[in-house]
Amino acid sequence: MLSNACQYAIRSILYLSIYSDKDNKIGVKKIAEELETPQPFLAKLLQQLTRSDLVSSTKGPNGGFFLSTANKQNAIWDIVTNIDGSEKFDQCFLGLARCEDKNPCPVHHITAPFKKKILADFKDKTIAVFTEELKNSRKIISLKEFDALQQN
Amino acid sequence: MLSNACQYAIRSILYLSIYSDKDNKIGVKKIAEELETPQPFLAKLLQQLTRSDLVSSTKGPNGGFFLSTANKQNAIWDIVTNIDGSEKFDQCFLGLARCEDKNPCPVHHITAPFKKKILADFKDKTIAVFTEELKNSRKIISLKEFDALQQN
DNA sequence: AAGAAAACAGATAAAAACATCTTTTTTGTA
DNA sequence: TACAAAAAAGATGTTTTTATCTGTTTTCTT
Repeated sequence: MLSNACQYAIRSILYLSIYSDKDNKIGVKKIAEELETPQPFLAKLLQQLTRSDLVSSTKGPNGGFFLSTANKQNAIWDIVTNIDGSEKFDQCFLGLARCEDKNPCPVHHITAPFKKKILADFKDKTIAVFTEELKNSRKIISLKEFDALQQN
Repeated sequence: MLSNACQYAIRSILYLSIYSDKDNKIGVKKIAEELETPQPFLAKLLQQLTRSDLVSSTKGPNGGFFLSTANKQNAIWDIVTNIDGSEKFDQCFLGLARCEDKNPCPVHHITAPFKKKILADFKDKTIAVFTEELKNSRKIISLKEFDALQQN
């Protein structure tokens, strides 16, 4: 449903949303270690996200990646479309070209409500709001094997 | 979530479940046309499914593929594991190695109920039951662009 | 018995996804 | 100003998935 690349991207941005700001930039090396993702691959991804204004960065010593206030006004959906495009996510569970309420695939009635719900979450909430909710949930939320928020 | 191959396989077996039996075998050519899938690729798939006893076949003139009564006692899940393996389907939406109720990813609370529901459907119902429900649903159910059951 | 229809088997090819490597550019700091 | 740290850019490599092609075997029909 989501490519590896897109999963890495979402996790990176949530990570940056929690731990970075313009005064606390984080390098690829650190991010890749924390999220347990392949470093050079993630570097490429972050470059692309930066070009697309979904992430901010500065070069040189003490440089790194961070989310500006503007960056945090984007939605998860913006990441998805930037990396995977919009069609891929919306595809039918069984791969049918035309699968909708009136012409459903055999599992449409199961998948449709789910897709609606997660699309709403991804499209409507900004990264800022999304992250705030995670923090307020008081649950342990993980971006890798263990709790990423607890260290905060 | 499901590979192309697995989607083709599920659709083929549902198709065969509806239209075939030991006295009405269907050739790859026909199946591929009806489901609008690449023919040689589907042929390979059906071979594998046949080797795994998920589908039956006979060679020679008037030969083809069909579902025996025994074949119809399998579940959709058996197809999934045969083609994609069991891990792939069960993966975390964000790709985390360990994502569970106690250590959830940021969208676990949305994805978990969905996965539970569709896994239940896929594991518990036999192909026979699944197909029967489709027929009884009185809805238009599609295995390709248009209604596949209506022709019945 | 001959021929044809169909699945079966194995090899190969093409495309996409995933990942890495090397060099260049920018920029802060000693 | 020289150096080093970090991202940026471009080229390349690997693996997986998807797909096709060619020939073989089985089996029905005439």
